[in-house]
Amino acid sequence: MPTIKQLQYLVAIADHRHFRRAAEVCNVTQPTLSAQLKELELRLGATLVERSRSSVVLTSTGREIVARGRRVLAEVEEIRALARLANQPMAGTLRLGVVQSLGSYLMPLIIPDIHAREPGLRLYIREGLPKQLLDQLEDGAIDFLFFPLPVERRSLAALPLFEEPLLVVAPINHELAASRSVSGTQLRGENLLTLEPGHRLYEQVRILADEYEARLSHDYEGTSLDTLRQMVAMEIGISLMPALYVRSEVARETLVMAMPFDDEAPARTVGMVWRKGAAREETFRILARHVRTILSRDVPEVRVIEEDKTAAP
Amino acid sequence: MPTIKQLQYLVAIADHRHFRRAAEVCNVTQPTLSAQLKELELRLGATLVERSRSSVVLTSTGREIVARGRRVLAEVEEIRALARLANQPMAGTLRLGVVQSLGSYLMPLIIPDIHAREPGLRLYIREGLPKQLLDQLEDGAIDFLFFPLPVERRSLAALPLFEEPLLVVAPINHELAASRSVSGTQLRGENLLTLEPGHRLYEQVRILADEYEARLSHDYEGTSLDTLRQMVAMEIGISLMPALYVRSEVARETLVMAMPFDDEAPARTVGMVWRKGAAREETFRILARHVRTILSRDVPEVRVIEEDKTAAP
DNA sequence: CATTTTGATAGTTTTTATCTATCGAAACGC
DNA sequence: GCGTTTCGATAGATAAAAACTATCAAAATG
Repeated sequence: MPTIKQLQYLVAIADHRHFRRAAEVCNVTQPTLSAQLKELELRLGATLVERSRSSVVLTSTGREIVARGRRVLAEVEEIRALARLANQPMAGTLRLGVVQSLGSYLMPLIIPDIHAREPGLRLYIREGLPKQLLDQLEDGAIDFLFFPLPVERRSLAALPLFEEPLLVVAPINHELAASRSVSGTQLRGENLLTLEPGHRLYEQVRILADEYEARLSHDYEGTSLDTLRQMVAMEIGISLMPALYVRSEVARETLVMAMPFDDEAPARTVGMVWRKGAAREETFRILARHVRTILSRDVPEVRVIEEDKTAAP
Repeated sequence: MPTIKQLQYLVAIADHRHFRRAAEVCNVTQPTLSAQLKELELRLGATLVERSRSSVVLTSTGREIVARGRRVLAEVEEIRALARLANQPMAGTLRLGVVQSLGSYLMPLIIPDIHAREPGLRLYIREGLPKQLLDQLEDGAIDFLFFPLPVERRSLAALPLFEEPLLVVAPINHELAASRSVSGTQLRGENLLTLEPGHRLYEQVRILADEYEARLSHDYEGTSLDTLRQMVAMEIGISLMPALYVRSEVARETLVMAMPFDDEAPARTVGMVWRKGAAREETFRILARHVRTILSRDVPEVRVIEEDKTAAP
């Protein structure tokens, strides 16, 4: 198997047609270069150079190998350049995963600004179901997540970013729709629609229904937030929906109205999740700062969590 | 600077996600692989792999370097494959030079047959002036020549292939045109046209003009054999032309006639020329045998020289 | 003909790559 | 919860490779 240095020596010999000058360019002595060329010819089992006193000439095999040797050296140089670039924390490509109930509403708010601040960083975004995303993060198919917290996997670290309140969504002619905000007690006896089991949101709404003595509907379970909204519009019941979804899809809807809770609104926490020991942890922390800054400035619907706090050790 | 082995180890780690299995595949011990990966990361100044007990994961930089590493390994494998192929004497590409007064007439006679016999060999043919070709041969721009002999360059070796007689070419109504062959004495007093000085043919015809007491024309010197032929057709004089040219260009000409000399016709020797010490000498000798065989069978106009004899030591 | 220059060889030294032995830490099975 | 197994890392020793200096024979040069 040839070595990269041997290919370097061969290319230098081809360029200079002179052993001593080639050796000089490669920063070795002439006997070293001569011996390494001989070793290369031995390893390849082919004569690459015709030696003479008038001037060194490549064989036809030598010429073809020199051409490929140049490509090898160029690619090795690309590897080195890439490594130099990647040392900058905000360079390269990262794979980001987000849950379906979040991605479409959060990404448009933050991606343009992140790209403006870090043009050298490329984010490849992948949506998926919660368990699927966690599995992919753990086995390295994804680099980090925007994900509802907490996360019960010991190999993962989590950094809370913001709290996304739930809003009360009712039909336009519902008595609650006339209120600027809603207290929990006003939900008593209401028919509460929510997503089918398996979603974090379902769990949360179930708890709230118990707390406020509302009736959790089992006759009509939505498969997505959009189908929930359509059922509310048809006056089948009311629902609780995340603030970013409301801002994106409900605010301009004419058949339903979204009202915030009074103080102490129920909310879900969204954070960044990565593998403990991840090499790009610094990158993730810088990204987290950017996300907080952007949301604080542009998105009053969520409550940004400022403190830098990672779950687990 | 990374080494090829280090890139191999990295690629194996990427494929197997396990240091011990990667080491096994690379035929080294696990500590060796671990240390070499560490050394690679040191040389590149970048972390390529996240180590953990659950499973090994590449960093984003690591992934990109693995992709380029695969290309490097693929190209090195191509180099090895090329070397294996080139060990066969009749493989690869050679650059052949021929003088203008020979190439167009000799190549069509021998190339198809050579290609049939040696499909793995490619000949890149270049025409040029004699001195130019010899210079290019000496400094490696050309690999070998078909060339008139002898050649006075000590760094070159020559192998005679055939003798190409000169024929008398006269206008169709010239008295010599009625003869089946011509003796030298019949040329006495004739106006002999030939190429301008600088050509081997000029020298040869000048000597013959002296010998036969013909008049070497200085008023009309041709720049090519074609222009000579046209002047003969216009009855300006007669000329002496090489047999292969005659076969190719004169035999079907209606205004001129070509007659061979009686026994002991003047001729020029054509041979193969290469650099002394050339790596492909075996290839050249095999080619020479092919050329002799083809000409013996198909081209009675030339006298093939059978003995294997190289000029100089 | 003397001197210089070229690529090759021999012996030595330095550096690198590999080994074995063993480590600390985490995962696994009972 | 504890003993065992497995993982990647480290230390020291050894082998191999790469580099050096000194010098060679042969050819080119002046």
